[in-house]
Amino acid sequence: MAIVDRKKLIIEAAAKSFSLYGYKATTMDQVAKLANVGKGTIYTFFKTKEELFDEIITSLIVDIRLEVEAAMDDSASILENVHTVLVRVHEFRETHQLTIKLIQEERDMGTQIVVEAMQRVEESIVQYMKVIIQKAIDKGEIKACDPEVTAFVMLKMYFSLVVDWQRNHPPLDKEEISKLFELYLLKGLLT
Amino acid sequence: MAIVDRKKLIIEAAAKSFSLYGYKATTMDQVAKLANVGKGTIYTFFKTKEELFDEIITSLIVDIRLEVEAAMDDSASILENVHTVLVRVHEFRETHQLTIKLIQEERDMGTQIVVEAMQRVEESIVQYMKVIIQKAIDKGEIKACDPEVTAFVMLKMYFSLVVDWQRNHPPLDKEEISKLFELYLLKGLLT
DNA sequence: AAATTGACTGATTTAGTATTTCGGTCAGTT
DNA sequence: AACTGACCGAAATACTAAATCAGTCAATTT
Repeated sequence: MAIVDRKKLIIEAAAKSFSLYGYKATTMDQVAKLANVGKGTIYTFFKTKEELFDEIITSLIVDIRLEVEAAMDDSASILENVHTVLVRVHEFRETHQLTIKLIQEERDMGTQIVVEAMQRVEESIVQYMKVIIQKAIDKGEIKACDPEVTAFVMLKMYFSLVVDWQRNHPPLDKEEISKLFELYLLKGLLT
Repeated sequence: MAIVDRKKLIIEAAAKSFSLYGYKATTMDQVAKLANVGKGTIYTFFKTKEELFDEIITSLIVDIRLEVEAAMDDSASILENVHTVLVRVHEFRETHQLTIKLIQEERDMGTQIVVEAMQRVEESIVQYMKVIIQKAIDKGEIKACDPEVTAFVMLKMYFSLVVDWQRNHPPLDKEEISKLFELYLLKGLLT
């Protein structure tokens, strides 16, 4: 189209600004300037700053999902697929500027809107894993269980091992984490 | 003894004040007044406010341990004992004024000293569970595994289920949590 | 007339600073 | 020798003036 797609410009500017400065430190004037757009124009597309932010988070969720889907292998085992999802999600979190900044803002300032956004991201990952787990149940690969609780527990366990454990202990490498996952969740501890 | 045990008075006053007001809002003047003691006297027993606090936390750890030990049953299975420990710890956290207050202060204000104290409490629980798990391994009840990582994972999983899960879902009752524990950690998901 | 703009507004944040509080000390008291 | 509480400087807090910001809307552009 001949005329510029202002909405797209705004979204790109907002994504950039949220990535660089986080939610709080991003101003609507800043976004307008970055987008080469009058501030009022933003408000023709988004009712509030929070709504604009939610749009960015929604596309972040899509990005994570695409990233994860690309690595999925339908012929692989449940262990492999679940582990792949978790590794990819973790890598994404550690490499993408926006997530890095938001995790930081959540930790250091506890910005409510950011806390909620990160919960939404987490919830979306759980929902995605839920589907994988349901498939594994249907295929008879794993026992019948609540797929949502299971996905939730897997995510929490993974992040416990890669994030919390490393606060007081030498980090576990990918191989070890995969082994632990297999032992605890799949094979079980019982002899 | 004829003379009052001032150290004991101070410790009791401090425990009371930390329970009522948390770490930050407790002042040394306050503790001195509660203990009916000159402020200087506190400093003959404790070098700093933090050292006094650490003493209280140390005895909190002992209290939790006693509480938990009372419920242990050497003839019971690993599942029963581990679950008992976790339930007791959780109940303790929810009913004792000091832990309630400190969890609140950690969450709402992020007081560094309180964060560190709670980590010490958690670490002590892990160490205690580690012993139980080592026994279970020795008895051949469960597979060989790193007892510390295992204890850590169990604690994290339990609190994920009873604390984090309930933020967005209807709470799981004790029975369900016990079942989930058994399924995920002991029996394993594999068919 | 539809789309866009940026000056404007009032509520909120921040910066600056005066005041109070608090952890820790130590000279004096018991 | 044990204990005390007035005292100190650093740190937190309360206060307030100034700046900032989300959101609006009358004026301008297309």
